[in-house]
Amino acid sequence: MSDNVANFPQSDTYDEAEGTRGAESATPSDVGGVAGARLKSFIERIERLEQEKAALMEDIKEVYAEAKGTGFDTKTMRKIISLRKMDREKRRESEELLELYKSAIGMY
Amino acid sequence: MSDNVANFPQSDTYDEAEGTRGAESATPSDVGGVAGARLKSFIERIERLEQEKAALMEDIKEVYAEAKGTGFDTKTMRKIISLRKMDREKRRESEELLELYKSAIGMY
Amino acid sequence: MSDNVANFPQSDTYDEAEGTRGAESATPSDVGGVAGARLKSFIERIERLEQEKAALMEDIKEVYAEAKGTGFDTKTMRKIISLRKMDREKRRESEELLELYKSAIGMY
Amino acid sequence: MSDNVANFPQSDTYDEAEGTRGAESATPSDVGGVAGARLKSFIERIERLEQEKAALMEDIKEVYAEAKGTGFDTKTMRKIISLRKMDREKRRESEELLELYKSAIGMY
DNA sequence: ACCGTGGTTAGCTTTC
DNA sequence: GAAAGCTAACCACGGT
Repeated sequence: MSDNVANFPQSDTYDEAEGTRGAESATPSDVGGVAGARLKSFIERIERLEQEKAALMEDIKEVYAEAKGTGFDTKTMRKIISLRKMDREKRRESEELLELYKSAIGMY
Repeated sequence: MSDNVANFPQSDTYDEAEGTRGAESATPSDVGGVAGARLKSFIERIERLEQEKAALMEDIKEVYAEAKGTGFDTKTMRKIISLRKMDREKRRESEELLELYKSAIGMY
Repeated sequence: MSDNVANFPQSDTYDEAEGTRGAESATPSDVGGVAGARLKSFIERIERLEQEKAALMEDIKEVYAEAKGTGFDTKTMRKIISLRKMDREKRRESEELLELYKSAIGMY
Repeated sequence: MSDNVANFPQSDTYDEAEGTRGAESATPSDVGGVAGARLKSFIERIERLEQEKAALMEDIKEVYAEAKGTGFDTKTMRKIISLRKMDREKRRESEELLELYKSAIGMY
């Protein structure tokens, strides 16, 4: 952050009492007042999503394991998946290029 | 596998003809007979999961963006999240170490 | 570089003879003229450093082996070392976070 | 470790009293008596070596940076280095194979 | 002797 | 354009 003074924003509508906050053990939700609450909320949302992501990665590992148990070589599989992904991306990029061309010649 | 024999397991009951392969567009579902079908299935499961993962990553980015729009500094947020994660990991690892010690001294 | 033009820079002052190059077995040091020589030099520096790194890794392995020979459990050792490293990192990150906070509230 | 009771070895010459254990601040150098001291020593040796390794990695990064500053594309460089490494390994493996052949036919 | 696991590293993406 | 965080491939070790 070069000069950003705003990484802990003052709530603009900061006129409410912050009284009724309960225990909340270890999260400093009032150091910044309502902003602290918002921050906490954002962080928890992210952590929740990252948990889900981790679970998904776990699932993927399990599929690989199962495939391996069936006799497939995971390294080969990874290579295939990677290649397919490249195909898709390449196709996508080609399509974007096509769109560009079309718009360039007025074909909307 | 010494040198990648069997990374494409032959179905043991491999007596069908694979003759009718025509277009072969992108999914070689019969080159290896039934094994090919299984492989395809595995790969599609993985690709599906990776799609979900990508969506989740997108969501995370959006939350960061929203937070940023609210005035928070994402760098700070990331650092906080990273620290919280480290806390969790450290706790977990410490427990594992303790287990290790216990087993080492015969405390089952 | 948008699409890798110039990943093999022409020396701008390209007027010297490249004559006196000796044997140099397999490194094409004149395909790009003097640039080739520079590239070769960079690459060899890196390879040298990587050699040293590999040697160090070897040393580490040996220490583990010696410790194991003395009766210590390497898994435990690794965990301890990992925890200590986490400690250091956490401390460092906490300090960075503090800095971030300070700059946020204008405490230069 | 299944049944390894020896991950914290008793020093063979374990006849000293460990009585004076006092502070034990952060380095438990006497919880296991002399073994603790040995363990600490091993760990510090490893940490030292890892420090050196990290420094070396830093150096490598710097060389890449310098090369980049000179106009080279680091991605290309990495590829070259990787290829050269593969060459070396391949050659080494070929030589091992040759050794094998030689020993097989009694050419010691 | 092999497999599985965890750690490591390099490359990519995104940020500033 | 540089720096950092993230991700995914790689490798080596320990366990079975």
